[in-house]
Amino acid sequence: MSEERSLNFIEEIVEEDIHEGKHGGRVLTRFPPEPNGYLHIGHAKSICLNFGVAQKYGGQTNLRFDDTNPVKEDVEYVDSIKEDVKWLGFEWANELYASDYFDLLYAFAVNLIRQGLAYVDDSTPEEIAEQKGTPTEPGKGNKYRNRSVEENLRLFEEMKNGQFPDGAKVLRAKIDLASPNMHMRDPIMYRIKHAHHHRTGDKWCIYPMYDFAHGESDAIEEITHSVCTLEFIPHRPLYDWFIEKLEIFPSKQYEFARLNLNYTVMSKRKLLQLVTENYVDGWDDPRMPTISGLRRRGYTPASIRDFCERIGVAKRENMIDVGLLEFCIREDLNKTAWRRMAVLDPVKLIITDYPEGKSETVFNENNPEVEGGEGGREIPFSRELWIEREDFMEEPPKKFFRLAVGNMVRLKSAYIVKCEGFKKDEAGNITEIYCTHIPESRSGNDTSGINVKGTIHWVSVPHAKTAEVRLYDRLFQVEDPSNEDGDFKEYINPNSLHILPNAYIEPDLATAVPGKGYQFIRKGYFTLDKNSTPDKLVFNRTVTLKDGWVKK
RNA sequence: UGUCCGAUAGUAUAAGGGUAGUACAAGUGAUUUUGGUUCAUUUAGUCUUGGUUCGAAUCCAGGUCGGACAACCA
Repeated sequence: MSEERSLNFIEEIVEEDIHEGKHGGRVLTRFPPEPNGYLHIGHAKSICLNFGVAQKYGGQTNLRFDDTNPVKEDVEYVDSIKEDVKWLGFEWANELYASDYFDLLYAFAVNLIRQGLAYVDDSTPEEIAEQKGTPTEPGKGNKYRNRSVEENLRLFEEMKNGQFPDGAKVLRAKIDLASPNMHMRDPIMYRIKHAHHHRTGDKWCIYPMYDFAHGESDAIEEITHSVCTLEFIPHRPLYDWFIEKLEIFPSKQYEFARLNLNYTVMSKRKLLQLVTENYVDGWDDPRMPTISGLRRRGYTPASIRDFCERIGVAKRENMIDVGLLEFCIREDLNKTAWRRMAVLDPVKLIITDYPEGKSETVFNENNPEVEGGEGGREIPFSRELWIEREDFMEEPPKKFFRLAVGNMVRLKSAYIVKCEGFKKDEAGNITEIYCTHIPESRSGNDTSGINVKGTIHWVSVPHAKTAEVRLYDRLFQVEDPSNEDGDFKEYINPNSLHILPNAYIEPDLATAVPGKGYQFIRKGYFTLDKNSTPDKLVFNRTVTLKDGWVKK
């Protein structure tokens, strides 16, 4: 148990509480998404924090759906959230819903009314906003604020019984209309919504607001550390106020800075727009920062957990470079992905001194990063090969280690070849490249004594299979689309998806398994798309390889 | 012009009165049948002004800059 990494401030708080014997040393956290959208990488940070802290200190974590606003929520989202949390590798102690507490919450509200700490207000939303004042001016009360306990009790029950239309009345906490904290100026606790709830159906027509549901749910579950993001700091006095007046379990709220990633957006509202307005192919489009999108893109749970570990947890606003996420997936896949050969932008290479009709096989290990290579496979080799168009240059710059007339390169796992010439069509496109090979240079028993600088990948023409390959780039052209002038969608990268309908892949790739990452040698990491079929293979590029060759 | 939160290399994150460290990014060199990997190495930082102290990134005061807060959203 040598722990080199220093504690983040949340862990410090938890550790201190344990040392002080608070709650008998018990640690219970919760991850509380509203089921109104898919989880994204920002949620992953929260998930890793909440589950991670609990795990570290022998505690547990509840998965609680904050489903207090039926008009925005749906079971589709509940299901996807559960899938994503599980996929990330975490197990919750209890699957819970704020809606499970509606009866209790109603009783809590009645309790506050009895104490003279809540009242029914008939004002319109506009009137309430108007009476609330501004951050620099105090608000003022209205006549409803002085209703008797009996009247409030009666009206609140009538609200519950459906005797009023939506918006006719609200229940408000009676706190302080002059508070410098806007959230303490008689916040709304309940509103009327004659809406069908995905769990409680039509039982209720009044629903609690976040502020009157979240802390209370924490208390009901006896959550010891309720961790949320910075924007809830001003809510904390209210969180504490309800708990104090209700005399319920004293859960405490702590806030950390949410994750911001450059070249993307992270708000559910914006992500929903991208989906509904068809800028992307659903919530799990591989360009989306959603967990499901990253999964479809080929990210692994371990790489995302590693990322969340590396970015740290603090209270200052941050903007993380997406390059760090890419580093994490490269590091993971470098150690685990099997190497395969695929030619994305093909041009034909003919070995003129290799017999027509002949073929042989060459061996390539699955993973050179692992002792023993995790086995390997035989790859068919023949006179005609597909190679990458960019691996040949008619007029090469200096330090170009690939093919050019007169140059020699190694064909990965096979022979060294020397370029003798090429053919162009009328339009000036190179159509064929001619080489001779050095028979003694065969990989494994090379007796040629020749050393070449470059090694290129290839696929045998008669043995090649085809696949569609999808290359992805960042979804936005600017680092922080939400902070630019105008609509964020104006900054969408028009070239974020590049489809290669006809790439050539080595035969073994026909057996590719969904969910498994492959390294296409020299090209990057790829994974099978969920819509791939044996008849039409589709690969998504997860990330390119790091490219140390800077062209000028 | 209210209340609250924050400020450490390019980006993040440590150092809790006593040597400013780590990761990513960037540069250089070596290794390499992937211009990948790996290894070595370099560059680069405490917002500001005062105070307390033998000693301050750390404690105190003022300033500056950034952010949050006035949905019947969460």
